[in-house]
Amino acid sequence: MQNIYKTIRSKSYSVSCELCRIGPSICIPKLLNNALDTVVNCKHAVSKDEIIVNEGTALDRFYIINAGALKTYITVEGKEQINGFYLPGDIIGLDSIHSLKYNCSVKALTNSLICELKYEELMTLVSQNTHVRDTLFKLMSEDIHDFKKLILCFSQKNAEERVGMFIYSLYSKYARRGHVSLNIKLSMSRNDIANYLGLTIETISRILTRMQDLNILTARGKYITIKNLPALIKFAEYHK
Amino acid sequence: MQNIYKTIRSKSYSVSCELCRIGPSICIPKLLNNALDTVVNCKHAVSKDEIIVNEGTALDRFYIINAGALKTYITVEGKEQINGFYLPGDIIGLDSIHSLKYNCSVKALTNSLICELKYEELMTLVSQNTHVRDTLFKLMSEDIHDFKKLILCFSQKNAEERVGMFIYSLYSKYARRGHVSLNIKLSMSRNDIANYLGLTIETISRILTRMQDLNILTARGKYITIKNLPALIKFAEYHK
DNA sequence: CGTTACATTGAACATATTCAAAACGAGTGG
DNA sequence: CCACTCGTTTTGAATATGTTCAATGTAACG
Repeated sequence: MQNIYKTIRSKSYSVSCELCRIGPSICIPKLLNNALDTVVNCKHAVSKDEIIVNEGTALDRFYIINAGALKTYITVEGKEQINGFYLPGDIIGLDSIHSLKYNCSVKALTNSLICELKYEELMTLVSQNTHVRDTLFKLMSEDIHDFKKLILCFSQKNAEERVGMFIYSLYSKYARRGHVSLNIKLSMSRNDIANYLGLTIETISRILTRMQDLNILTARGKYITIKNLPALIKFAEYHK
Repeated sequence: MQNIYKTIRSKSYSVSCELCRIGPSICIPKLLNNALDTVVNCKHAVSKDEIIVNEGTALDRFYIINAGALKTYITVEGKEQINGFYLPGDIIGLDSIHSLKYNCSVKALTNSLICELKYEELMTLVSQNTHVRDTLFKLMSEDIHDFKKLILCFSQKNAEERVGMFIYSLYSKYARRGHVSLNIKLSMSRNDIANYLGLTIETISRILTRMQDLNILTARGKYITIKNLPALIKFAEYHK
């Protein structure tokens, strides 16, 4: 077992609490900084391929990614079906409140740091603090909105547009969290991307080479460099 | 202008307040039955093709469908892109809380009855009533969960599976709201279905005839009769 | 009836998958 | 430092799936 912290520091990007999607005003460590045990699980390290949650587990806490990358998936006929990638600042679990059971499994794609947000504590805060309540409604509403947009993407877009959108969405998610860079390191394999996008790895590969031929980006294994951002956006949006 | 109420009664299905997705315990008319003006807009009639909300309008109320059918859509390069159909018991607007602006337009597919749930009043109730608060969280969480499932459908399913799933989801939505019937009247055109599913009307048509050949259902214009429900489910799920 | 809008069918074409083979790259041992 | 291996990625050719365009059918409504 290697030194997890070192690996994370050297290779991964972490989000500051100010740019976290949760925001510092709802962050458990900041709000409950007198209750030591809740702070303990902040920036908790998990290693690559570690399963953090198994589908069906009781939901007693949400997870917020501080550094690294996670994926969520359900298991269909023995095969894992990825339904989301989560990057620094993202929160996992909001879709499971209604059943109080995690409806998908969560696995670390790379060594990562995650914060935990206890469900009961959050609900107590929601009752006490209007701002926390509104923030949570806003977070959930944003999620619904984002997922509806994603439905549109998947229902309407062809393979090229899906791959283009995927790369661009990674870029913009990092950018929104304060990490503006045209160099992206994919934390997931081509297989994971294909699985998530509903395409084959061969198609992903072919489209990436096509994008290189068009001078939109360069793809060298897991390292992607965007050469022409407007062209990437057009590639992802235009077409039909 | 025809008699709207008559048309609705004769052709459409309405949901009782008990089976509404909102539930009677959070229903504005029931909770605020002393404030007359909030009750006024309950079961308000809208006629076919009427635009109830324009994209970008301030969100001051949610809409709950009591009878009929509505669609939501965004406008992309002048063309309407449908992103949801709403049936009795459904609620519209939860994805717009974060911006307090409706992020899509809402139009009636048929003459319909809709209830209105005022945003401010709901938020006041949320502060006063834990049950209302939890119901709202649950509703939103369910929405996120359902949309995530829909993303999986669209990202993974081919044309046959999409159409199968579409028919089946109509059946089960009606069934969950207490209207169990193998006869479904589509309130939307083939064009709307195609637009929503990201397919062409020709493909929809071909798949419907294929399903008839397989004795899964009969499709006579807008009237669909499911002949073999397990086969329909298999048609929508199996394949890949 | 005849018009109009909507739905179905057919044939040619485009897009993505499948299967097979080759190339690459990180890690291991000589 | 080079050769070897395993797993991943890329490339190629054949096939399947869905679209496009054009023609035909059908149902609702004046």
